[in-house]
Amino acid sequence: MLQEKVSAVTDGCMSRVQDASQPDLLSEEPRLDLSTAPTIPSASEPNQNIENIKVVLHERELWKKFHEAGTEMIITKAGRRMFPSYKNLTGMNPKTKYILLIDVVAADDHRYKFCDNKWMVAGKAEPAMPGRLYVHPDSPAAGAHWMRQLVSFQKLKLTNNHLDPFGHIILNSMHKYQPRLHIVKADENNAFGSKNTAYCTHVFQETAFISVTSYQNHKITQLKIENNPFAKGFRGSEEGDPRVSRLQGKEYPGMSKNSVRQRLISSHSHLAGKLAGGVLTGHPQVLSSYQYEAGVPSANPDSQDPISSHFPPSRDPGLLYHCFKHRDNSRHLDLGCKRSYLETSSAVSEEHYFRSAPSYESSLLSRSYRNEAFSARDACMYGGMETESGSGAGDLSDVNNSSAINCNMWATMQPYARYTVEGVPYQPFTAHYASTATVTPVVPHPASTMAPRPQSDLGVYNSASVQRGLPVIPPPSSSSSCSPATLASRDRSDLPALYQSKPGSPLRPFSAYPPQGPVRDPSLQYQVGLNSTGTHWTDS
DNA sequence: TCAGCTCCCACGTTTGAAGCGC
DNA sequence: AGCGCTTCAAACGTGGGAGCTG
Repeated sequence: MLQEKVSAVTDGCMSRVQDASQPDLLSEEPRLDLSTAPTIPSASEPNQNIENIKVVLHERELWKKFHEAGTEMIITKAGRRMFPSYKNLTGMNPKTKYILLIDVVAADDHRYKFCDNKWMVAGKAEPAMPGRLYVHPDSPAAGAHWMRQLVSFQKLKLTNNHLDPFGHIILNSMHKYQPRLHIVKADENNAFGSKNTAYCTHVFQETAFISVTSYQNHKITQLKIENNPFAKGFRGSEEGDPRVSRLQGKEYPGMSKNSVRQRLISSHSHLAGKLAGGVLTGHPQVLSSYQYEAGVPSANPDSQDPISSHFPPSRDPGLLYHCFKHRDNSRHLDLGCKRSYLETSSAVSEEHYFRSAPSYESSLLSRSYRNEAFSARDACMYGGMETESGSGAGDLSDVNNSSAINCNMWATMQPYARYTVEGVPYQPFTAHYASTATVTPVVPHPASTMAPRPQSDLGVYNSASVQRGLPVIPPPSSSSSCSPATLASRDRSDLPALYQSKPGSPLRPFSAYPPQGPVRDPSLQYQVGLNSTGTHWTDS
């Protein structure tokens, strides 16, 4: 079923797609095996297909809890960590070197606002921030290293500072984002940018979130407080609301906790309105009916994607399998809420907006691959930089010829990867944000787990088969996509694009980069050569 | 007027240096 | 001198609230 549809919207590069039915996703063992579909073997390592890598989302159940409530992530100027952190377990060839990196792409082109206890579309998204990648500080490392313990991305930080110098991932507030994990084979024998470049992209839908500068949904606040060790200070004792303790101890030293609580509830009546149904109790269980707040069921109560209840569908479900540009603004709800940004966004023609939103593409980037001597453990960030010249990111051949990018190079990563299946409204904006060949189909598969480690809380996913072409709607759980070991340069344009050999340069996997200039500390930041001019806009 | 943002605060966790004993 | 353990303080991360801004 899904397979057929997936195939229908992808080009002929996908060798095989596993069917991932929803029951599998919700099975007792929440794991997905996206493997089982060995495709085009790597020329260098014919038996070590990167698409066989299994990726596990650590603390998946916790992620699901947040997802069900509509995950929010705080972004600050100084940068804020994600919580839950993004951890993964991968099954790899022990001897092969891999680079693990994460990027965060816009999930759609909308700006949101929290209104009536739900996330509503509030207008068009602001121009995306420069695309940055968070490269795991251990990268590159052999598969044995990655499999030895949990691979944690907990130091990844999110910021809304457009001029952030620390290499944090820059996001816009009140926008919806989707983190993606990329695994790039970095073996010395596998030249980046060569036709042997192999990579995998894993998308865990439950890690999607809306960036905020302060929490909007009290349920999310409570979940964070209850689960984030750093927020223990806000946990209530047995007596309840942690704020009571604080206020009672300081602001209201002479007031009983009950009195303080009353005062709090009174002063937070606006919250009470939002949080009808006992949200203020702080007990997630009590909030289970949250999505039906005010007696208004979510847009898609039967959706298998819980987040859809909170992230309103931005697309007509009927267009799920359309990969063509769709500019339906009619869904921008006017719910009596302040329609901020709608007017401002209208100042620019939509066409212009779409075409000039290069940041939606994670873009080309170059980075020095650390050789063995380069052992810094700080996260390496890849900064996005819009390039004024050059062809589209999707045309890597042109990139190769660009003198402006004189180093190994990443190609673009498409934003708005689709994360849905039929009936699941959590859809990315449109394939048209992606450049012509930068749409990585995301293909779900039934799962199996990795044997070595306990995975009671892990969802296991394996790399899907090779795909190129139009975005594919994965199941609500997660998805992954892999490049074949062999990629045409054009098709590599949507790689996490780590390294790109210069033409004629046989193998420069970890060439020194930046070619000159100091490495920024603490993070190693690299500019991303980003180009949107090659973006292919098509109208259905 | 108000939604969103920034700054500052108190609190808890993490981390690493220092001290101590064997 | 080396090792392991404990202690402690600084650094870090957290959400909340006040105030500012557009």
